[in-house]
Amino acid sequence: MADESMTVWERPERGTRGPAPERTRAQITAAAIELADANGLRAVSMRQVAKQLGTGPASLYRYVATRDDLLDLMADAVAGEIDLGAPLSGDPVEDLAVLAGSAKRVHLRHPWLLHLPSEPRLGPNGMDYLEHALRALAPSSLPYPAQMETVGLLNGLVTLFARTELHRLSSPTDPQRAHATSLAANATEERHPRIVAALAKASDTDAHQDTHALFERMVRRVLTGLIPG
Amino acid sequence: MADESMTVWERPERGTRGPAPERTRAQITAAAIELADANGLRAVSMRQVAKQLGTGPASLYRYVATRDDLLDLMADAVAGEIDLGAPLSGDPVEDLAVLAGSAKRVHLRHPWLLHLPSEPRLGPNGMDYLEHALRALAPSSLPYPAQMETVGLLNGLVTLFARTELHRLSSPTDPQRAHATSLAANATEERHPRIVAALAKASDTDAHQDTHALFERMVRRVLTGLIPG
DNA sequence: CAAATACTGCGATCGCTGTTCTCAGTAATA
DNA sequence: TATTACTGAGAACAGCGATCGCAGTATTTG
Repeated sequence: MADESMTVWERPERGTRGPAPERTRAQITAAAIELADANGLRAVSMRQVAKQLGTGPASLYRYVATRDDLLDLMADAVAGEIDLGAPLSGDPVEDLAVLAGSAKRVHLRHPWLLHLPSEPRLGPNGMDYLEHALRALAPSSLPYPAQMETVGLLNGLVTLFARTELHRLSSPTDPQRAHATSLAANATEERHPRIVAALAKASDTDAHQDTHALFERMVRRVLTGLIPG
Repeated sequence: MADESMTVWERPERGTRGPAPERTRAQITAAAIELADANGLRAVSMRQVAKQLGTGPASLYRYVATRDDLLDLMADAVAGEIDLGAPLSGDPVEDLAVLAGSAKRVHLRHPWLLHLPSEPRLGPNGMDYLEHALRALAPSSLPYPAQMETVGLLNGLVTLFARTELHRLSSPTDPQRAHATSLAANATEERHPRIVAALAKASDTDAHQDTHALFERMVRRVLTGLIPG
């Protein structure tokens, strides 16, 4: 009756009555993450995950109500890879910048995070992450709602930069060249002079190479603007 | 031979030889957008689009090589709804803020834009948008790569705020209450004291109500930080 | 101890998806 | 007129998420 729109984590992992399950949610999640890391989110189908575990698709539904549940589990599992161990300095900008760096690293390690069909519901690890971010923000005089919004914007920056860095990684030698040429092909000289110009210049310079440094600078600048001194 | 990784727009809409096509890409795109606006991206299947047009799924492949092509067409079509008509003031921050506002309005009108499986390749309208943004940035002394990155970040802010505004719209009377309660349910009092506190305060105050105003403030602040005076 | 109960594994199957094959029909070209 | 290049669309294929039903098993209850 109340099992609609419940997160995975609110449902018990196993009942108390029958035979012990042969697998755990953690195992299934690990298998799914392995598939996603190797072959993308497309490869995370109930059938392929089941095959990876040596069972049938139907069996997985004993552990997970829907595929989206599995995706939630995956997202929360890798959220656990974000390093929350570093001691807080008391400077919200600095502490959040460090946190964002760690979060971005996780995104680079698991590119499929950017392709999730919907914002994953946050599980235990996600909650720990949020709590940590709020703790870092505590020294500021921001009201609670603004704190939440700040964390949201920080996450947005993380995904934004992770996206561009991954995009840049995928065009190996000359970054953006593939994309640039396809852009240039359709940019009309007279209709889009600035795009053409920007692309021409972009292939000359490499000032835009170190996107991570840009990320660090950007995050600090944005946070500084948002958090009262 | 060269028809792989080509955008839809590089392929001719029709050949020169046979009978005239009974439909146009624009018609198909319009039908798909109608479906997406009404029932979400899920409803945009080749079958349902075909049914909407009174034909079979296979016929659509005369107009479009793949479903992703259709999604590109949809994205570019609504990109055309972004207002580029307002004259530029010469102040990049102001002009880009106005542009971002219009872009966000389009996102609110077509929520499925946020759920596209991958960044859409930009077509004619997307190019016009980019060109317009670059023109607004022209008075600044930013180098070209930084201009591109600024536009990228602006787009990120647009999608970020569109997401939160849409999320807020979906929980009607007491914004965020549904989300908040499900959050609170799993937030452990001793493990996540700040989340609990933030949620408690959040239901009292309504300082966070006008997200659009927050958006405008935020965009201007971020842009001001990025664009040299 | 035995009966009832609540669970697990999973083959079979449903309805749906994107996409391709194939072929009849049509219009422009040679 | 013959050739060529196109269009429409029914049929079909592989893969998808999800459900049903049943055999088997461990725990609880009488």
